[in-house]
Amino acid sequence: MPELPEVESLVRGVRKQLLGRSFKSIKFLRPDIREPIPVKRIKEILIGQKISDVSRRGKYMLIRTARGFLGVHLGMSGRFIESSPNTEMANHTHALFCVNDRVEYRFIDPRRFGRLFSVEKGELHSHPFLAKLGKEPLEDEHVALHLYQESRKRSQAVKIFLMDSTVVVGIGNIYASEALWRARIHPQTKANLLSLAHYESIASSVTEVLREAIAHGGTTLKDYRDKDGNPGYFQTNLAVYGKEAKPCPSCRQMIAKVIQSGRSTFFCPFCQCAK
DNA sequence: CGTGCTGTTGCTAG
DNA sequence: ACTAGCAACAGCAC
Repeated sequence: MPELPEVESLVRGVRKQLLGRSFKSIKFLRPDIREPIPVKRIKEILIGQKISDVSRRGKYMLIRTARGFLGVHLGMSGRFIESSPNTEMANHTHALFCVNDRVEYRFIDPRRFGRLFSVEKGELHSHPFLAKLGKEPLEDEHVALHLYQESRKRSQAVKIFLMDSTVVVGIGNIYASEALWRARIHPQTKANLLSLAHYESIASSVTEVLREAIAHGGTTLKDYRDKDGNPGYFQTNLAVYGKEAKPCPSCRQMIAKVIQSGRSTFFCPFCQCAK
């Protein structure tokens, strides 16, 4: 379920642990996950090289050395876990990043929707996976205006629009529903019918829910874990996601579920009636 | 034991 | 040009 708050929580933990250290060896247990892994280049970039930064762009984690970056995407079920080398190997462990004889990081991803890739120095804005990413909701300025402008030509539902990573990054199925509930906007409203004021409300709801989720270590429905293998705790604070037929925390009416582009959307038909 | 869901992303067909 | 649908995969609830 990794959306922005989950990746941010992971990145913070990994950064704390790995900054200034380096990988002694790397082992790939299969040559591909979602696509072939650039094994040779990743080793060249990382092995013996001091880690100078661990950061996040959208839902991608980036581990930097003087030679370039390792890119990590968790897909739907990925984990990047700090382990002891003698811990039993979990099923679907695809790569081992060894720090020393006591500590290694394991990339585990049953569904193999994740990715491991290399990014060259200076390629941060041109790498195929990173080039088309939209604004960072927690860091960039004028997100509301950007959403408003981008929405002018789009008649798709606002929930789908919010999940479009070429517009704004980090918002997946859970936080899209949650943010629209907070903004009291119906998820099926066409994006181009909303005003700048609506997008100001949406942008602040997005910021708010993402920040709160990060403060709780993210949301764990099933698979997400931080680097220590611990789940997040924000799921107990979800207002609408997964709450079909449960009472709306605001008005006590029943939460509804609809399918948009094949994915479940949850909302309160009474609070979010503007459509 | 099928069938239909599940957190993502990018390609394709319309 | 935009958008809905699907594929990639494993696991689990029903």
